[in-house]
Amino acid sequence: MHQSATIKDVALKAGCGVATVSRVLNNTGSASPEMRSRVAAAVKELDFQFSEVGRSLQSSTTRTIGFVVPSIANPVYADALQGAQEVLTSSGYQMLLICTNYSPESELSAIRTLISKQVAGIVLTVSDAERSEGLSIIRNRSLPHCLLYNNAPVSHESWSVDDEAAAARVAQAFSENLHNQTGFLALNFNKSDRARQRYEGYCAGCKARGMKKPQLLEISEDFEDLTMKLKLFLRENPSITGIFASNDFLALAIVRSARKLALNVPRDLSIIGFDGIDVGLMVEPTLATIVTEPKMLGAGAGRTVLSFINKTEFPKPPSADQTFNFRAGGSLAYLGAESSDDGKITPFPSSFDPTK
Amino acid sequence: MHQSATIKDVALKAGCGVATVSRVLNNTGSASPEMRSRVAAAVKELDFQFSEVGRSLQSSTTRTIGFVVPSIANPVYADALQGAQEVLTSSGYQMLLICTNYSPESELSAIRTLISKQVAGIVLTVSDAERSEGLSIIRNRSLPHCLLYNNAPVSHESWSVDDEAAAARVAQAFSENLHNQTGFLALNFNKSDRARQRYEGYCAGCKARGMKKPQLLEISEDFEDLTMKLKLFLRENPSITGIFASNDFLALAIVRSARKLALNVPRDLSIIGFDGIDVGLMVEPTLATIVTEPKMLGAGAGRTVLSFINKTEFPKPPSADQTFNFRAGGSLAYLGAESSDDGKITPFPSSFDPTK
DNA sequence: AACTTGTTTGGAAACGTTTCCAATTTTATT
DNA sequence: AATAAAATTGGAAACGTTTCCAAACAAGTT
Repeated sequence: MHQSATIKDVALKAGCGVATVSRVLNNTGSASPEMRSRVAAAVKELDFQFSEVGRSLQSSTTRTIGFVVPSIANPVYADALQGAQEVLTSSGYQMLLICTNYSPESELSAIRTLISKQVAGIVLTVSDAERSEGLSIIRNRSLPHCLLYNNAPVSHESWSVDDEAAAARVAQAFSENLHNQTGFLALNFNKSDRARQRYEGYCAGCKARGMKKPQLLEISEDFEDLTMKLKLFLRENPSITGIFASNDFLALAIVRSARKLALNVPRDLSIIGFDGIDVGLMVEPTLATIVTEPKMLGAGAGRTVLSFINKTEFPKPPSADQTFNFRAGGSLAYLGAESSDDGKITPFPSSFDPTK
Repeated sequence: MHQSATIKDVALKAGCGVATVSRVLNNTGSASPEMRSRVAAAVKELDFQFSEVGRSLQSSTTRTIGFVVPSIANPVYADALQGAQEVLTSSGYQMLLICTNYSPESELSAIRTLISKQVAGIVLTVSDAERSEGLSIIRNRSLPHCLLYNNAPVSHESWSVDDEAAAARVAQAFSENLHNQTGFLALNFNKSDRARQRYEGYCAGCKARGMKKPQLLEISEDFEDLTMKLKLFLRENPSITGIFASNDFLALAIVRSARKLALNVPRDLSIIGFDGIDVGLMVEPTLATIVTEPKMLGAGAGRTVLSFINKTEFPKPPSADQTFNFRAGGSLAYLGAESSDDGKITPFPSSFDPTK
C-alpha cells in the first residue's frame, strides 16, 4: 500500500519546518513568497493531502456529522438524507450514516459510536424522543444535534412533521366525506413515537368532529398476515368505512389486502396514508394522504446542526401547519349521494391486479 | 461542552499507567485481576470510551468504509446502501457517505475527501469506470475498494448488473412480442457508462434478432420537456412501437408523457423499464422491466471490501445472467393477433389521470 | 551605528491512542 | 534459600497535525 505523504515529507522536500508548511497551506500566519512557492511545488510533487485524522486529533473535532435513521430504504428517510447531504456538502461536511433498522436497542450504540468518532454534530430519528437514553447522552455533552421526524419541546432541536396536527387533518378529511367510524393501522406501534402521536392526534381529531373513536389495527414486522388481520378486524368492526394508515407503504399494503378480500377501494373501504411518497400518485386509485417534505426537513435538520457548530442563527423550522398538506386522492370515497359528480369515487378497474 | 474522559483520566483514577489501561480494555497482554477490576471501575465511573480518532492516528486506519453514490433518493442506490449497511454494521464498520448528484466532477473530490479521512475502504459508483481519475487514485494506493453498478474487467472489483446482457434481454422481449423498431430513452447519456452499456447491449440484441437499429432519445436533467421531445421523436420515427427506458423512473415518466399525447400504453406504444423498483408493480398498467437486486449488490460490494481488508476470500458475485430478471408487465403489448387472450394488452383506464 | 519595530521561520508541545521494551514483581524450580 | 522463569507493569516513542513561542532576520527611525 502506497503510503500517503505527510506534512513532514513536504517540509523536507521544501526545505523548511513543518510549522511553515502548515501556515502556508492553511493561510494562517505569514510566509515569504519564496517559501510559498517552494511549499506549493513540494505539495504538487508529493500529491500531498492533509490527514483529517491528524487534524481531528489536534483540533478535537471533525468535519463529519453523524446521522442515525431507522432505515435508508424507506424513501422518507432517503429523501431526508438527500436533503441533508446537499446542505452538508456545500459547507464542507461529510455524513457518517448509521441505520438502526427500527431497533431501539441499536440507537444507543449508534450514538456511542458516533461520539467516539468525534462527530461535530448529530442528526437523529429515535424511537421515542422522550425517553431515549442516547439522546440524553447527547444533551449531557451538549453536542450539536437536531432531531428529525421526532417532535421535541424546544423548537430549535427538531425538524419534524407535526404528527398530531396532521393526523387531526386526516380526521377532518374523513369527517368531511361523511365517514364516522374508522380504523388506525400501525406497524410496530410501540417502537415509534411517531405512530403513537399520529394515533393520539387522530383520536383527538375524531372526537372533536363527533366521530366514533378509531379502532387500532396493529401489525408486526412482516406484512404477511395483513390480509388475515384485516379480515378479522373488519369482522369485529363491521361498521368501519375507512382506515388511516400511519404511513404510505402500509396504506398501499392495506389497499392490496382489501382487494384480496374482494373489497372495492374506496367504495367498500376508504384509505388515507401518511408521508406522500410519489408512488401514491401513480397507483390506481391514487392515494389520499398527508404530504410531507422529507428533503426540506432533512436539509433543515442539517442546517440546524451546522448553526450550532458555527454559532450562527438557527434556521427557522416551518410552523406546525406548514409541515404537511392533505392530498386528496381516489382512495377516499364521499359517502353522501351515491351518484355524486365530485368524482371522488373512483371505480376500481377490475383488470388491474397488482399482485400478479 | 462536557469533555470526554481520556485513557489518561482512567489511568489516573485506577492508579496505573495508560499502557495498562489499554491492555486491559483491549484484552491484549496480561493484567492482574486486581488491575482489571480497578480499571473497569474507573471506566464505569468516568463513562470512558476510546476516542476513535486517537486510535486511528496510531493504527493509521479507521473502522469506516466510504461510499460514493450518485444519489440517495434514487431507490436503487438507497436499497444498495441499505444492503451494504447491514453487512458493515455486523462487522463493526460504519458508513461515510458522499453523494455526487450525478456530477462527474465531484467524484474526484469525494474520493480525495474519503482518502484524507483515512477510510479503510471504498465502495463507489462512478460515471465512467474506464476513465475515472478517482478510481485510478484508489487503485494506485491499492486501497480496498469495490465498484457498485459499474462493470469492471476484474471480477472481484465490482458488483453490478450486467447491463449489456440485461439490455439484450429487453431486445429479446420486444422481439418475442413482435416489435421491430424501437427507441432507447436515456437521461444524461454522456454522464453514465451504465446508460451507454445498456444502449450498446440493446443495439447488439436488436441486431441479433433482426430488429431495426434502435433510435436514441436523449433528454437532459429535468423531465420538463419530455412530452415535447417524445412528440418530435415519434414524428421523426413514426414506425416505432416500443421504447426501452434506461431506468424505471424514466419509464414511468415516458408513460405519463405518452398519455399526455393521447397515446395508449401499451397499444400505441410499449414501454420497458430498467431496475425493477416496486412502484412498477403498483402502477397501471404494470411496468415491464428488468428486475435487479440493489440490496444484494450493495451487500456484496460491502462484503468484498471487507474481504480486502481482512484478507479473507472474496464473496463470489452472481454470474452475469443472475444479476437481473425480466419481469413481464402490462406496458408491453403483443403485436400479433389483436384479440389475443394472453392478456398482455392492458386497456388504458380512462378514469386514471396521474398528472392530476 | 544603535535602536525599535515588524516579518519570517522552525522547534517543541499537545491531542489520544498503541506498543515496544525494560523494570519490577510474582511464581516455580532446584 | 537461592535462582530461574514467568507474569505484570509503566515510561516513552510514534502516528500527523496545529499553535505557541522564541529566535533570526529585514527594514525603518533616531
